[in-house]
Amino acid sequence: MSVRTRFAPSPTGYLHIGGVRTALFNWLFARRHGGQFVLRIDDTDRQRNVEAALRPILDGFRWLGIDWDEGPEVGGPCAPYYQSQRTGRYRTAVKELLDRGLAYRDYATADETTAEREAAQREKRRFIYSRRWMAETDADAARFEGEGRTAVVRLKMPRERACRFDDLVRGPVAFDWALEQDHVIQRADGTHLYHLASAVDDHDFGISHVIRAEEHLSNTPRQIFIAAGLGYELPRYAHLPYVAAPGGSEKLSKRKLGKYLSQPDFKKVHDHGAGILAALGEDVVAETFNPVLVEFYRDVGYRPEAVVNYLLLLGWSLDDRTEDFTRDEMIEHFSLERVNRSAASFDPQKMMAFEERRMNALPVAAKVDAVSPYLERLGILGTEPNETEKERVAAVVAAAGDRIKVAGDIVRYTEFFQDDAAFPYDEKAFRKRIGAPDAADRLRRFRPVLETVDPFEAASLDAALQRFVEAEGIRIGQIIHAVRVAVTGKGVGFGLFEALEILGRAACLARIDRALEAADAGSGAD
RNA sequence: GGCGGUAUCGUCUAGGGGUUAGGAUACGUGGUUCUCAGCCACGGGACCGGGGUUCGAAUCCCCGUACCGCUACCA
Repeated sequence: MSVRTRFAPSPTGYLHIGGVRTALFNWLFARRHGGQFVLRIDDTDRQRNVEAALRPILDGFRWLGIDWDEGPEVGGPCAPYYQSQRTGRYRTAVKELLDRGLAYRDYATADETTAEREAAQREKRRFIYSRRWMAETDADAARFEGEGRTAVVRLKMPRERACRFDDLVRGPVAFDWALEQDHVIQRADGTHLYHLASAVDDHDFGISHVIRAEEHLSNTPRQIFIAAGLGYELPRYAHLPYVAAPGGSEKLSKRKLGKYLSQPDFKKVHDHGAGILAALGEDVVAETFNPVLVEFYRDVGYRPEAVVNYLLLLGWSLDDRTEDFTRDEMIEHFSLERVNRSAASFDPQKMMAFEERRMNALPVAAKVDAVSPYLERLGILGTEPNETEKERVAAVVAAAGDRIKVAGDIVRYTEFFQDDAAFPYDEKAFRKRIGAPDAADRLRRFRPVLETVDPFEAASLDAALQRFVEAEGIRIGQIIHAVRVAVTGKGVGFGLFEALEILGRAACLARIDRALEAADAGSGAD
């Protein structure tokens, strides 16, 4: 049997990290077995703008490199892949279930159902519908309709024995049929519910392996009931542990951002990203700027392969030490047998560790490509940078080295692209390094060194500064920090000599002059 | 409440009747360096609890406990 897996997102407008993990495992399993991965859109309960709400989800998957063989925008032999467009199929399936006596029309009003449920709760029993308004014959139905009632369709669940199946992750599981509710599969307005739609679609799409989140484990019997009742061959089921909140055990939720932010590790990652957006002068949209969503990582400039690699290890491992996987290695090694049974909590700090390794391993040219869009957003680079500009970017990227952890970190080095008279000074650093006693004077005496040093390159600059330090009888720290602040405006940064070389002689002198003027003015900064 | 699921360092995990319980990440200390980042070295840190089986239990069994899910005309 050919392997076909699926992921069925609801068009919510964003791509949740936990959902991606589930999709990834489906994708990996399909690729591992040379099968197909299908994207199906679960939009049974939403009439709003599906296309717009789907956009971020599809974009997110494309960014991550999780491609689908069938589904929205690519089509496929089982189209349409939108549940909202498949109601005819569901209607037929409901009719079949009705005809086989596996479902019934129920004419209870919402109030009557609620009353039964509440009674059960009071008596601390599991609520099982009494079937009091069940219409098994057309005569019954006509009578109820005569009373002005409308019908939903409910599953007529067995009242004995157990539903057993072998879960590919959890092993054998069993549920008593008698404890299963007569679930509604068709609403009074004729629309259909998830379990019906899901069972029908899984069959129609030829899904061989249903790999989904753990929360569906308890739902499986009712889907098996539907599928078996319709005479479908059952898929294999694999229930993945859910992705838990950082440092916690509850399910990771987009809505609990505030709570997660009270956790230092999580906050650190969030704030790092927020800082990048702030530097870009872009507003942080709380709705999507959330490390629980994939959009966050794309926005800030994470490597998609780092995100995927991290997610792979959230609930799956190959052995006791392998952590870094290429796309091909993931596909080669992935197996459901090695999926964990317990929930894994999401740790953005660990994700960052993967990101750092990926980014550091990137050749400079690739980093330049990653970083350039951010310089464009800053207005520093045009869409078609010239060679000089590209070289400058490459030089900064190379000098920054592993300080650029995500592509957006380039915003911390804008001073290399700004006008000598315009780049900002960090006031505190300025006061400390140039405002200190004698600092400005030393800087003034150092200036001629930069005028004459030749070539104006890191190594010779280093040597020149060493000679200056010896001649002055000072420690290197007594001059180097002042120079750094003068030419970059900052107290921290990468190697000073690289910085000087990138800027070039003229810029360095101009910047030192500007700093000295500011120092004379006593303002500390402009 | 009922049913189902899960339980190893803070976190992700490996392992599993006899191990110094391994790795990663995070954290701490020291070193290197012009700051930062990094790198190097070192360090602290775990088998949910109680019974049972056994020469021996973190591992197997039972009972608890905690957490999660389902128990919707949500998905």
